[in-house]
Amino acid sequence: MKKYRPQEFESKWIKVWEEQPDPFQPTKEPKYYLVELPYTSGDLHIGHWFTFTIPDVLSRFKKMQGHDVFFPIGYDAFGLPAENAAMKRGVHPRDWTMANIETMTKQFKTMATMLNWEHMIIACEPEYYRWNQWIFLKMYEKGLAYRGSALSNWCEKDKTVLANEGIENGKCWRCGTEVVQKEIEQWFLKITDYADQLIWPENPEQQWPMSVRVGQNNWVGKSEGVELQFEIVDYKSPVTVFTTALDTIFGVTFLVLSPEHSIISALMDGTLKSSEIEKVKPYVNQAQKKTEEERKIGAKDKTGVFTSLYAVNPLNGQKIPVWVADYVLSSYGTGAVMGVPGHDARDHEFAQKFELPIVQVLKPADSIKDIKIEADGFWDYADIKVDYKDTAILLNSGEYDGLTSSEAKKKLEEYIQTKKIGEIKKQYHIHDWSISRQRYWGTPVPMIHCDDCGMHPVPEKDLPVELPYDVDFTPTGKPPLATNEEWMKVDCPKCGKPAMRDAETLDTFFDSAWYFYRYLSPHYTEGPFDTEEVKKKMPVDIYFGGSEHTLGHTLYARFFTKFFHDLGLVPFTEFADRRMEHGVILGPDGHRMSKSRGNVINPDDLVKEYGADTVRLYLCFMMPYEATAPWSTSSMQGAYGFLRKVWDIYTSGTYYSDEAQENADLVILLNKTIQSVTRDVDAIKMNTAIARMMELVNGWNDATRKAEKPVLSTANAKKFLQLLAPFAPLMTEEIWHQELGEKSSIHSSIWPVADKCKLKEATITMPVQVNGKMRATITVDATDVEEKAVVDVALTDATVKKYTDGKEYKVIY
RNA sequence: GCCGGAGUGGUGGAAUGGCAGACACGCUGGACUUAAAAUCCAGUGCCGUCACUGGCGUGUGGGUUCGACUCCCUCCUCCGGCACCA
Repeated sequence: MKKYRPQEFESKWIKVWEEQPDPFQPTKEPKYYLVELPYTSGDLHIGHWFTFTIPDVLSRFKKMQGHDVFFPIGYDAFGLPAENAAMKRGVHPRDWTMANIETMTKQFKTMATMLNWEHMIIACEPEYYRWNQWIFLKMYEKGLAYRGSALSNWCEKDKTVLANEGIENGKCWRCGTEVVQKEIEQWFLKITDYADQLIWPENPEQQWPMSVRVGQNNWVGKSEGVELQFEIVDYKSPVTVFTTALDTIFGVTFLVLSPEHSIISALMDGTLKSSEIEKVKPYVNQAQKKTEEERKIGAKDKTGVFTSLYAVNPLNGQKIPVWVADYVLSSYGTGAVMGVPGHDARDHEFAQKFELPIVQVLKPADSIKDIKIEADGFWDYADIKVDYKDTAILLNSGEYDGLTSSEAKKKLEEYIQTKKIGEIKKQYHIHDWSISRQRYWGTPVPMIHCDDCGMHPVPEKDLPVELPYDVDFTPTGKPPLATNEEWMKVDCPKCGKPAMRDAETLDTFFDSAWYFYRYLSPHYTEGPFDTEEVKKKMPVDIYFGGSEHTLGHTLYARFFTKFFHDLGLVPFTEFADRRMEHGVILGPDGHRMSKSRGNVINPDDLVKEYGADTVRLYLCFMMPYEATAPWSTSSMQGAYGFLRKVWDIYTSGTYYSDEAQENADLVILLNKTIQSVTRDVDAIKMNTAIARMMELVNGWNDATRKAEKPVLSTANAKKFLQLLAPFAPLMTEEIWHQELGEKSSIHSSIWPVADKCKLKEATITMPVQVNGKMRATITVDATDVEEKAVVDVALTDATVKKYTDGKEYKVIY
């Protein structure tokens, strides 16, 4: 008997598989399994192993079942971290990224996956990003890519927009300059055009987790309401307000504008006079320094100042004061809110703090007897507690008496439309996707700016616009690409005069929004992807990945697919039939792994010591794919022990033979194991599948020891090895060849099917409950399971008798 | 605050209306060994018992049911996400 030494054969098989073409002939439908495009961060960590091993097991399993499995791999290679790392170490971002790809590829190959390297894509190669540019131009053509402006985190010294992560205590993470909010011109994608389509229906055909669907729907954040004009006293332009609760219009006691509102700008630059300008100015200046994050944190404590302006309620002509406050966001709705403190908690807080009148439209008559009421309403917004004694006034008009809230809303909507003081509007929380970055390491925006005739797209024949290698990508106050003056110069495609390239690059989420199409035909030159291949293999059967991409990546990917659908490139509107979000492997101390904590588990060391099969098996066994739990090397040794036991079984020569007198119970257990492993792997419950196999090995061990001779036929012994093959592909391959004398790969063999005749045991053990409490177990013949017979047996059981004798009982079988 | 998810032994977890704790880790005892490691065997939710029978037990309190970890309601805790969304 040989000792289990994975180091002696693991690398051999990895090499053999790499060199040999796949002899397997698929007979069933194609399957496309996908894991999110890994980022080229440096090293492969245990999390990568976890996220890729489980899909690999599924892939191997489906392949053995005869499917044509496509399980590709590639790299998300553009992005800020490469630039930052490069700056820190003085390496070029491209060289840094390529070195990482090389390292990671080497590490990936030690995992013994069936990943398809032939279809690999690397997002920073012109062959790939040329099609980013192509898609961008298509979107530009359709009006979906446009130049606009939005408030952004801005560093005045570096002259650059900062991501939220790039702000530390309100200051630029690089130079410490205070970050301000500034309107910045940038490229946008009009994802809002697809807002309605991105909302998941109640019962979609796709199996995406409820949490993801709800999260995305909330993010799209559709709400229906009206936009309403409030005239400003002694000023020409009115203020437009969005509300979903038009029926509370009679409860409006003030108007609040965001600090960025155009009326406030007019006050600031003196176009509009205000007697309160000395208070307004510092407030607005200070509000501009706050990030959205800070506004959120300070949200509970309302701030604001009176502008000295008054507005007119379009429904009842009441004059109300206009305030400015940073709890009103310019990024949602119209940046102006009608204050209804009687029915909105935030307005209520604001009114209380600044002693503004609070009015409720609703009057449950008996609760406010001391107030003179002109009409009984039916509005029900009872969650606001109002101190009526001090503040309640009644503005209701008799016209809306007796109506419910929604009836009143409808009537009011008709009224404002005929009077042309407002219109029905849908509002979305989601805003257009800002895709330009003043950065180097990304896809160049394929546009040309001509001083004479304006902005033009780069003609398709001139794609790709290649990213130049030589630029100064350290922050100098202008975009890195602009530092390469030669590269910037280009002839205007319209007038032919000297013009300039666009110096910005695309957000890396653009790259990853469509990569799964490119996998199918990574070198295709006629378009971004081969539509025939798409028809064959898409949509993706299961898309594995992390929950951090719920509101970013997967939403963008869905948007791109819907856009491709509209272009007629793909015949469906959702790219993935099923989504599975993995959990996290924590450090042994129960905290997230991080270099600073020193709790990082290195997979390379584990592979060296225990072999890839052990690491794979444990990753499958330690928890369900969706769970989060700490790593435990000692628990992993249990997986190693299991594999060693299996190894011993197959190499000792005493556990199975061609002429074995088979143990009938063991054969039944084997067939049950085949059944449950098949079911569990299919349902991606790898942990329980392995538990079932462990039970079989224990049973096999016991039976062999008792009989002191082989108890299973070689044919059956092969079946068990096949069940284990997707989990421990290397050891099973070694045994398959060396011990069982097979010539072709175990991974090309046909997945075993349970023998239905060998699933039933001769006797069945049944629990007996009396009054729902377990009292005994009885054993009955498997052929005699009629109710009467079983109950008779149960009633003769001594323990059961004790509880039933002399008592009335009902029999439930 | 809102939304989503989860609370089961010392630990990871299993059971989705019918024997709670499968399978592992850890721990305890034993075998082997000069010894240790490795390996093997036995035990391992709590209480009680020589032992069997028994009682209790799935975050809390209640409900539905012959029967609840599982379904319904209340509350608590933890994790993840977020948008003061007008």
